[in-house]
This record gives sequence, structure tokens and C-alpha cells, in this order.
Amino acid sequence: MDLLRSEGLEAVSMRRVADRLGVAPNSIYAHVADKAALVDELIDAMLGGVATPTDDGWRARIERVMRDSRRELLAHPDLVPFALVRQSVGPNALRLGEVTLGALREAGLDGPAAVTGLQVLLVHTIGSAAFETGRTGDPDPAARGRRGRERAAEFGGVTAELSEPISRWSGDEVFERGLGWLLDGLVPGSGRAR
Amino acid sequence: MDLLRSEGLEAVSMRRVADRLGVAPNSIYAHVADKAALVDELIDAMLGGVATPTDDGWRARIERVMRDSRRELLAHPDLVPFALVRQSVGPNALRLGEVTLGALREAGLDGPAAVTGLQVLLVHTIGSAAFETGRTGDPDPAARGRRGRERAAEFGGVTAELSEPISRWSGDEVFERGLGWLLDGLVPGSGRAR
DNA sequence: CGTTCATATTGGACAGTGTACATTTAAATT
DNA sequence: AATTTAAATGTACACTGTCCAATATGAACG
Repeated sequence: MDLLRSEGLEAVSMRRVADRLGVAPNSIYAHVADKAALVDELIDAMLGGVATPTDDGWRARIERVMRDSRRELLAHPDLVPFALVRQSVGPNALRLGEVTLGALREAGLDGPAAVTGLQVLLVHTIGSAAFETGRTGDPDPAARGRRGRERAAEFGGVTAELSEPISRWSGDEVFERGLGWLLDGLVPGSGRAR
Repeated sequence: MDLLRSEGLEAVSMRRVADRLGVAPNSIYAHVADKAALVDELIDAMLGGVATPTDDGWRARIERVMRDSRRELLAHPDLVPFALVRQSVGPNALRLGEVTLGALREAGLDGPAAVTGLQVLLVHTIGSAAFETGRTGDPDPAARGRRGRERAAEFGGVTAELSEPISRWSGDEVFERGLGWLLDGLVPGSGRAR
């Protein structure tokens, strides 16, 4: 986790981790099956920074879990792409998942509907973090060589019109608005912003 | 693209691609800046399979773009994790983005709101595809070695209760329901399912 | 026509990567 | 003290993306 936070995920190689532990690279395989499994544990460790909410209303509890998870995701951007695909079932993910499920049931959803709701919320929270995380920097879409420059010229004007505002608008807005709409839709008749 | 579809993304290495073209590995760098840039072009090539919708209503047009994109994403699962993070601004992504933006404006949204709406829709569509794509197979959460088995025992029962139904319920439902709620929320007063 | 010049391609190499195999060291259990 | 189990190790394999200097190729031009 130190390595990840200080030098990014690409620095988290078996050899570098082993160095950090004063150990041979192979020793790690006695504790972890794969590198993927190692990353899974990193993800769950990250979720350790999300507190179990104790708010009164179910809606407030859900909002808090999602907002806090989002904060933690944005603080560990390199993990975000994996958080969705390899949904880790570590203790922290489980803890937060059950709290959210409980809140959804409290809101009146039955078993299957609550699970679907949880999934939709996860997709939105992690997905919007992934979206926000990506493309932070190089505004240079031109590849090297002939094809690259040709492409840049081909649709140069339009690129500016569409992709520029996309990267400019705040991710908070995307996250908050989407979260609101999903919660409104999840529990029919409980619309807040309407 | 052939290589990706037949052997997955891990087979798409510079050397294998070069082999396929009867060319030395380095030659590719005259046409593409990076391997990342190559993947970006793969993503846009994939989006080439999504037709420009011609339906009458704005809502039908948006639903079609998102549903078709989802189909294409699920057909190329290895690309999904990258579709969100490295949102490619290739010609096809641009084409579909503008069509969707047009539909949102037709629905009555002004510039910034339409862009936010587009982002929320993208996050949901790509995000739910990513979620569905992940974890298709090995139901084996136990790592090797002592820690692994210890962990599996530590929260064994709960794992089954929560993670088993999650991987069982259909992704279609998550996608369709979320899409509906988002569209309902996006355009106030036009709720369809209520 | 030959020459110039940008583009494309090449061989070779560097510094890594994840991980398998067989073996030795260490710790826990009997 | 002996035996079983776990942890750590050295070596090695088959790859990976990408840089560098040098060469081949094609089109444009005087």
C-alpha cells in the first residue's frame, strides 16, 4: 500500500514488494495466489478507509457509504479500474455491501430488488470514479507517424467541441446527480429532488 | 482485432501483432505512439459496430445507442475495463457522443446539463458492462498458503450469502433498470416507469 | 533521369515482468 | 527429539514494452 501510494501501481511489482519486505520475490506466493489476488487485497485494504455509517435514515446511510467509497477511490486512482471488474469480496467490501443492503431493505425493497439496487449503486459510484480518474493530463490525441497526424487533422475541430467540455465539468456533479436519480428510481414514491 | 477476438487481450502484444502483419515488432511504432494508443484504437474500432440510431423519439435513440454499445462491450470483454478509464476520443466515440448529446438537447436539456447527462449514461453503460464482465468463472476466493485458507474460513458463511446472489442475478436487469431511472431523472417530468 | 527527403522497416538490445521448480531453512506439532 | 507443516530461497523460463542507430523504400522535384 505504501508503494502504491508513493509510486503508483506500476511500481507494485512482485520484486519491488519483496524488496520492501526484505524477502525474495517468490516468498510472496506463499501468502497470495496471484498478483491479481494481491491487487484484490489492495482494493479491500483501500475500502478499509470507509467507515460503517450510523446515520438515521436509510438514504443518508447509503449516500454516506457511496460518497466515502468515492473519496477513497479517488485517493487511489490506480486501483479504480480493477475495483469494478474484479469486484473483491474481501471483508471490507462485504461489510459495506451488507450495510447498504440493509438500508435498501429498510427502504422497502425485497431481496432480489435490493441486490439489483446495490449493484446499480456500485456501478455508478465506481464507474464515475473511473471516468473521472481517466484522462487527467495529456491533451495530445495525435499519435506519432503519418497516421497519427492525419487522424488529428481529420476530426480536429469536433474533438475540441465535445471532448473539451467533457473533461472540464466536475465529476462531483456527475456523481451526485446520478446518485440522486438512482435513489429516486430505486424507491418509487420517495423522490427527493423532483 | 482478430487477435483480440480469438485469443483475448493478453495475446495482443506488439510482437504477436507484428507477427500477424509479417513485420518486425518495432515497425508498429511508426503508426501508433504507444501500446495504450493501440488499445485506444481497438476500443474505437469496437464502437464501429454500434450503428447511428435513427429512431423517432429522443428516448428511443438514447436507449438504442446505450443498448448497442453494451452489446458490443460484452462481445469484447477484455476492452471494457479500458473503455471507462481511457475514454477514447476516436471517430466512433465522437459520433455516438454527439448523437446522444443531440437527443438530450432535444429532450430539453441545455449545454452543461446535456454533457452531465451523457457522462452519467456512459458511466452506467460501460460500468455495468464492466461489472457484468468481471468474475465470470472461478468461484474460488481462497488464496494459496496459510493466510489464504485462514481467510476463507474467517468469513466463509457470509461470502456465500452476499456474493453468490450478486453473481447470479442478470446483468440485463441492472443495466435496464438503471438506464430507466437515469433517463427518468435526467428529464424531470418525463418519467416512464413510475 | 538521378537525387533528395520523409516515411517505413529492421536487428539488436535493455530493463523489466509474472511465475514455476526443486531445494533448503524455520517453525509448529506430536 | 522426531516428524510434519509452512515459509523462504536461488535459479531459470518465456515473455513484455520500448529505445537506438542503421537501413530500405517510396514519392516528389529539379
